[in-house]
Amino acid sequence: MNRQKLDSTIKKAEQVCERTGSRLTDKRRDILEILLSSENPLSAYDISDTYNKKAEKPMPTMSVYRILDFLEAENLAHKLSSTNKYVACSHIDCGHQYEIPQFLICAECETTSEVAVSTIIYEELNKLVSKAGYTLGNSKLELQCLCNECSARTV
Amino acid sequence: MNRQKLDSTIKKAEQVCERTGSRLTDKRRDILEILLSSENPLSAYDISDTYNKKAEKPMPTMSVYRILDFLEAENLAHKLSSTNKYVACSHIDCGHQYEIPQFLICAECETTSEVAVSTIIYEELNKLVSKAGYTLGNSKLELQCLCNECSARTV
DNA sequence: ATAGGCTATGATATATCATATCAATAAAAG
DNA sequence: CTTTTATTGATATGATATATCATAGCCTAT
Repeated sequence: MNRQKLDSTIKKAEQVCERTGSRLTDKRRDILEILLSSENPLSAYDISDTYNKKAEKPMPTMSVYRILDFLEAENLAHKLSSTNKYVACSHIDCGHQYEIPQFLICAECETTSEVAVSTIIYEELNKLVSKAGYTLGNSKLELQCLCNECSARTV
Repeated sequence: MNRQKLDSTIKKAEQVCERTGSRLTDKRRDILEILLSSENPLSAYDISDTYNKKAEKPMPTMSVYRILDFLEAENLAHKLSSTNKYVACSHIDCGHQYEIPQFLICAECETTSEVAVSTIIYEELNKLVSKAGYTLGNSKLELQCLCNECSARTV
C-alpha cells in the first residue's frame, strides 16, 4: 500500500473511531499501519518485532494484543483463527456496512484476500444453520486455497 | 454415543484405515473413542487428561497430538481452528464421500454440529474463489452460532 | 526364529500464542 | 488543577503446539 492510500485509510479509521467514541492513539495507528503495509497476515509477535525495529521505545507484545483487540472491536482488523494471524480490514476505505468477511488464504504462501460473502451464500448458510437448530452469529469464513501463483508452481 | 453405536463406528474406522494401509492401533482407537464419547470438542490436553484418568500408563500430550494428526489425515477427526479443539468426524458410520465439512459452533456452550456444505454453497464459494484468483483447497467452514438452548437463555 | 527395517510411541526441550493482574502514565471531564 | 477514566507498561503465567532423539513393537524375508 502506497503512502497516499495509507494516509487516507488511516484518516478513515480515525473517523470510524470518532463515531464509536473511541480514540485511534499513536500506538494504535502505528500497529494499524504495520498491518496495512504488510502483504501477508502477521502474528502478534511479528507485529511487535516489526514495531520494535523502528521505534525508539519498544512495545511489549502484550500491548500489541491489547491493541489488536481494540482494532478488532472497531472492525479495523481481523484475526484469522486458522493461522493465528491478523490482517487489516480491506474495507476501511469504502466505509462499508459490516458484512460477513470471507478470507481466501493461500495454503502455500499465506497471501490472503478478503471478500464479502455473497448474499446467496449468506442466505443458504442461514437456512442450513437454522435447520440444524442454531442461529448464525457474527461469523467469519476462512477458506484454505491456493493462489494462482502457487497453483502454477505446484503443477 | 452408546456402546453399540460406538463399537460399530470403531469398526468402520478400522475399515477406513485398512483401505489406506494404515493401522488403528489401541491408543489411536482409545483417543478416537474419547472424541466420539464427548458431547463437546476437546483440546489435546483435555484428551490426555481424560485418557490418563482411566489408563494405567499415562500418555504424554505430545502423543495425543501425533494421534490427532493421524486421525485428521484419515478424516476420522477434525480440528476446529477457531477454538483449538478437536472433534470426531460425524460421518464415519455412513462411509460418506469426503465433502467440505461445516461446523456450527455455539459461542456460549461450544456444542458443535457437523453438517456437509450444500452443493449450492459449494458452487457459490468456488465461483467467488476463482474470481479472486484462487483455487479452493481442502477447506472446512466454522460458523460461530448460538444453539437454540443458549439462544433461549440469553433472551 | 531372528535380523533388519519400518511404524508407533515415549521423553524432553522448546517454540509459539495468549491472558491475567497490578502499576504507572496520559487524557478527558468536572 | 484534581478527580476519573482510558491507555499503556511490566511481570508472571497459562495454553497450545512442534522438534528431536531415543525406545519399543511389528512385520517381513531369509
